Amino acid sequence: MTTRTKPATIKEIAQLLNISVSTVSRGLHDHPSIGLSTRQKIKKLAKDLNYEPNQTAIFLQKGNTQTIGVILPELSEAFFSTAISAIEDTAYKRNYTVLLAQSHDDELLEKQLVEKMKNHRVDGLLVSVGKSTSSYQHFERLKQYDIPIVFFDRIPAMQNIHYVACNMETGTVEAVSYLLKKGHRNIGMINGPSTIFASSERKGGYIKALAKNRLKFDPSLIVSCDLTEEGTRKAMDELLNKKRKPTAIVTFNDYVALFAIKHAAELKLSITKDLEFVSYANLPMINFMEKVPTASVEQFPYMQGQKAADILLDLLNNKQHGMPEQTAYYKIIIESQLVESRKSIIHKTTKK
Amino acid sequence: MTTRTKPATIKEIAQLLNISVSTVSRGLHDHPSIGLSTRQKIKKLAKDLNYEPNQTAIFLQKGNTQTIGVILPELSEAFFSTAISAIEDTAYKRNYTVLLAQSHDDELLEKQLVEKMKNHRVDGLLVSVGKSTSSYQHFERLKQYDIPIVFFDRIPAMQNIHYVACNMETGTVEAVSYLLKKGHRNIGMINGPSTIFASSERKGGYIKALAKNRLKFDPSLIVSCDLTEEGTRKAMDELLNKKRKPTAIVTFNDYVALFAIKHAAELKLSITKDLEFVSYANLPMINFMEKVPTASVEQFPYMQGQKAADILLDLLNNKQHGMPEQTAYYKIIIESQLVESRKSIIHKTTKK
DNA sequence: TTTCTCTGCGCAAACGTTTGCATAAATCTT
DNA sequence: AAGATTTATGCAAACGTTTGCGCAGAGAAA
Repeated sequence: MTTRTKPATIKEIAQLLNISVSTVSRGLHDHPSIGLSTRQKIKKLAKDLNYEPNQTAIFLQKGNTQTIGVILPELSEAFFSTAISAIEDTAYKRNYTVLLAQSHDDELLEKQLVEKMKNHRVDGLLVSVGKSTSSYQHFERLKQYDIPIVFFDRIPAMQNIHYVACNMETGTVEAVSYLLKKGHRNIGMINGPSTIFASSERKGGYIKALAKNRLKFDPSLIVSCDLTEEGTRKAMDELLNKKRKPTAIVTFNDYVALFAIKHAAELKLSITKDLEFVSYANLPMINFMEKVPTASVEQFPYMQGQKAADILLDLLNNKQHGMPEQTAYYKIIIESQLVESRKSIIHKTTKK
Repeated sequence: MTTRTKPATIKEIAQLLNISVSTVSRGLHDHPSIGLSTRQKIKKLAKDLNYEPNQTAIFLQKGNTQTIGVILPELSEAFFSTAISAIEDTAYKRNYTVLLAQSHDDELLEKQLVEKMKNHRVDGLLVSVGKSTSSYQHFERLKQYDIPIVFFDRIPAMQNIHYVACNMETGTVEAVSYLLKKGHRNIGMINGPSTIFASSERKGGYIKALAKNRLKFDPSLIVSCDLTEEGTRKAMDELLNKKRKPTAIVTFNDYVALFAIKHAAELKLSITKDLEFVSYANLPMINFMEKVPTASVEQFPYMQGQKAADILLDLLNNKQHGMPEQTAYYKIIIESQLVESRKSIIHKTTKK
């Protein structure tokens, strides 16, 4: 175990053994054309020298880096941090490495990151697009270079792409049906800004659930808000002042639910008894709220990350094995699902 | 904009222009020895061909990858996800790229990851060691290869390492002093397992604060728990049954605080009035609790990540510029700090 | 003995860059 | 006009691998 500053190379092994580099390379890979004794010598010396192949050299030679790039808006958002956790896990299992970058919802930055990933010659890309991103040529360009992209959660409005996303409509239908079954007839909804897709999905689910139960849809029971605390409070007041005062409310996400519940509590309304809440999971925050929505629409971030990574790796695998040119596109929709809140949460383990 | 499947190379440019690759390379780098007209020709064609340098080739040639590896236990833990967010941000600013991996607190996996990072020839490594990691040769080995490591938050018991960590003692002193100033004389502490370092730091701070105020230390007011909900409840019962019933409690972290507060509420104790809580921040969960500790010891995960990355990048920079061999070690201690809870939290923005 | 077929290994090109050195032409000295 | 200098370019090695092909020598088949 000598102190050396540079990692051993095949060349060195070859020199020390007085054989050629090609023999060493083949020997290390158990190529049949290398004699047993030489092979053993090679391996022994390699081990002694602590030889590890230089991946960058291999990358250059083979043309692929066994690396996938991941671009997403904010790592500190719970949804994304558990998604990246899943991505990293599945990539690791399949012997790929993850190159990470966050766009901070900045379109320009996102474009630069895509370029950077390209220059790093990632084999493929996993992307959740930024909120403000409005043009998609930077993604189109990658296609020319045969770098597959799989989008997840936040999907751009593009044709012919692979993606995995969560269908919020089913979950919403479930949520509203759940409340209907519990006897609620005036169900309010605090929705997000009408400009974003997620809002219309939720609205659609709401309407569908009513239709399914042959109930009339009262548009006034759906109010929009800007997702801030203040906006939520306003929305709550608006809802509670309707002649048809809702006895249950579906909120756009857990943040909104939190604000709304706070507001209701201040108005001395008993949560669940006077006013029941159902929300969309922005785990893990719901675990920490004292008064929680009775149920939540789960969007399975871990699964989304996992599926997206799996698809990408399959794509790469097929490419490597020279499969016929991909003409079909993966479009995986994970159905969201209503889950009732557990009464008490056991935390397996906490930090430190 | 022709449809090509392979990125353009310097070679191609050279061929098309009937000049040598070296001229092209130099031309692209504005080397003074290349004539203006050729330089312009080169750049024009490069642009037309959408040429982007192949980083992997450059890596091989230059011997450094402009990439730092990050190994940490769990991406989905809030502390780490905001730390990695900081790391990624500062790495990006300094034109480095982040290779990510999580150890899941598994020692074997951690070792493999270190190897993998080495094979990928990362220029440096940022590590927060796993809970169960007990031997550190895998880190030692990297030193032989001149790959600098900076540890953060969870520091191994090794000599001669760079690290940035948070001193929990100061924060604890502040916390206890804060409660003393508010008139509390019986201050309980629900601490973590006595085996871990963080627990003894907290205990030390507790004792110091009392000593500073010339008060006697009653060991029975400190109880350990295993950080689960059940354990916390037990600890609470234990504390509340003391003859010296505490009027304030310092909890090991926010999870424990949550459990304790829940338990106290069930016992019809008024939070803050009957029993005041101070905790250690596992943001962002505290933002979502209805009844919160009145104050929290902040450990600045973003700052820790940032500093750690900055140190590593400085180290790399010095190495590149052939600075005298590093003999001193960065040991950055960020003082934890007590922050009072805000009454109302405004969320700038939420997902989607 | 000759031809054939393995077996085991080396040569050299290739992946895409960068860079020290050599060189040719053009310009400037004196 | 001859050498000295500058300007602009090319050659080739190097980074660490992988891999197609060629080629010895050994044994087997004829």
